[in-house]
Amino acid sequence: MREVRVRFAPSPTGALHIGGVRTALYNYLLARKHKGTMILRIEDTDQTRFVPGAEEYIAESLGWVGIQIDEGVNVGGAYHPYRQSERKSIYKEYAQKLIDSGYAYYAFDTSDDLEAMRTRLKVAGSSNQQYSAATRMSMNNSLVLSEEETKNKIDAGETYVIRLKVPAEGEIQIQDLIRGEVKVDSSQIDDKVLMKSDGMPTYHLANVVDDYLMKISHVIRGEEWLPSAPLHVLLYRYLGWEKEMPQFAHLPLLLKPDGNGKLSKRDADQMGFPIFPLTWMDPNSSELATGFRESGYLPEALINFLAFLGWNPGTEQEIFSMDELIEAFSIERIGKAGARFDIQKAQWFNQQYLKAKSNEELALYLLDSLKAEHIECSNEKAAKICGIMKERVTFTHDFWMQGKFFFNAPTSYDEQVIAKKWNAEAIHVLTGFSQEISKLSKLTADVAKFTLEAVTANLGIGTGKILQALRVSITGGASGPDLMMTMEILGSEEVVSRIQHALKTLKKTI
RNA sequence: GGUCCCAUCGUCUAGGGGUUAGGACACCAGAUUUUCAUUCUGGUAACACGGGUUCGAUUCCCGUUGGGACUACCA
Repeated sequence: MREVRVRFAPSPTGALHIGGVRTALYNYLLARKHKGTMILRIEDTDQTRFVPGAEEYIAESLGWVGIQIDEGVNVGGAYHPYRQSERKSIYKEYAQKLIDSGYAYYAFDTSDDLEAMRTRLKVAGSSNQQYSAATRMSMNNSLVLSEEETKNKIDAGETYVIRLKVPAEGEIQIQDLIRGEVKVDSSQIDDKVLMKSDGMPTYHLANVVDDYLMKISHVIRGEEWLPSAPLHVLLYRYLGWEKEMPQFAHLPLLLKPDGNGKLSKRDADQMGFPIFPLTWMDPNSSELATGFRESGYLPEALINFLAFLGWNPGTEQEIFSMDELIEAFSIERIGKAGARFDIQKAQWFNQQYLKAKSNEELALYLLDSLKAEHIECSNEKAAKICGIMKERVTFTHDFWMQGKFFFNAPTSYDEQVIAKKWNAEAIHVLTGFSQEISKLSKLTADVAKFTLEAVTANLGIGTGKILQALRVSITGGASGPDLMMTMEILGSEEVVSRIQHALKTLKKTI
């Protein structure tokens, strides 16, 4: 196999879609697997859709999920520049080459002309309304104009585009690594615009020129590109690069969780899950979209989840680190059918990764939340809290969301528990328990348990019967992590104060 | 409409001419647990349909149906 050089080539028109992250991931896995090179190229040839900040967002997102770029924008490399807008003159050169060799031509048609052509064909009942071999001779281009006329128009400053002269017929085959042989008749392909009237190339020209110049070995991209792949083959052929043409792999699409169609931001919004790796604020609409990171997902979990959407190792192992993915990855094991986006599976992965982390690592997330709330807390205490909570959380922010009571005494109590469990027995036990605890300077989980059992035994009441009441008095809630450990973390003073407060405010309810 | 792609439990998928069609998520039940969660055990659940080929097709071929992508001077 030739040296593996792959590229992820997003267009900076907004936040990076999660499907794009998966495409980047597969490229990256192949590159690393074969000790190749991962390239980041920015396809910013559409000046009208440029969104400030998008390029930075893409780079930051890839960094967050752990996809390292070897070559490209911000990193540099031998084949720079990696921003297509900075390669304008290069494309022009090759477009000219195509014109000179008769594979492309100038077209002066206005958008009205094109519109008229399409409606004319539609009315005539034609099955495809394209600018192609069938129609090009009735349009306004250098094929029908004399050389002289064409030159005059260009010299006069008339705007024009350069179109590819696609043959009237002939089968074009592409060999796709995922789908095998795909054949299309060139009569189905239109005379695609190669150079736009603003002097910028279209995707088709730019990607072929760049992939060739950057010595790309594999083009791994979404299935939406499959229909235009034959066109790209044609370009390689006409440019004389067919031998160096990269291998293609068109990835199955990421589908909506329910129903049908490509996964979109709308679906994500409706169903309440993120679709962008990082939170993104659209500079035009000021609309805010929360990212996976900000929603409490771990990058390792997201990557693991994404890797399995359309690919699998063929074994029964589910949890894969990036290194393990690299080891196990192969294009042959990528599926063909589109994959529904199942956020529940993503949550499960997140839970698995969260549980596997050390308390100290987890504490960082809790400390982050606390900082935002202006609450002071030592690393040790935070780690301890995370330690007893990690079996029950799904997201990084759950430590705070579900553990607020460690920092704020309850201001209200779970009504169901009060109704069922807050009775004379409970009050007796809690009163006695808090008296005993108040004598202690240091409260540990063991001591708390021992003390509680002593008090209940003394009163002849089963410990289990009042435990819920004790929990609600301390946390306000009906469920939570181990109560004894919770009391240890809170400390005797706080425990006593909370029980007293509950006793005082809840007494009247019975 | 045209071109192209796709089709195994609800979801992600393994498998492949002869299998009790396997796993994971989700769901349900039981066990453990001071609560909830975790964990453990068990369970429900799939080869879209119709033709071929074959001794035998879920698997190979064709068609149908269904779904998807593309159909811009966007990528």
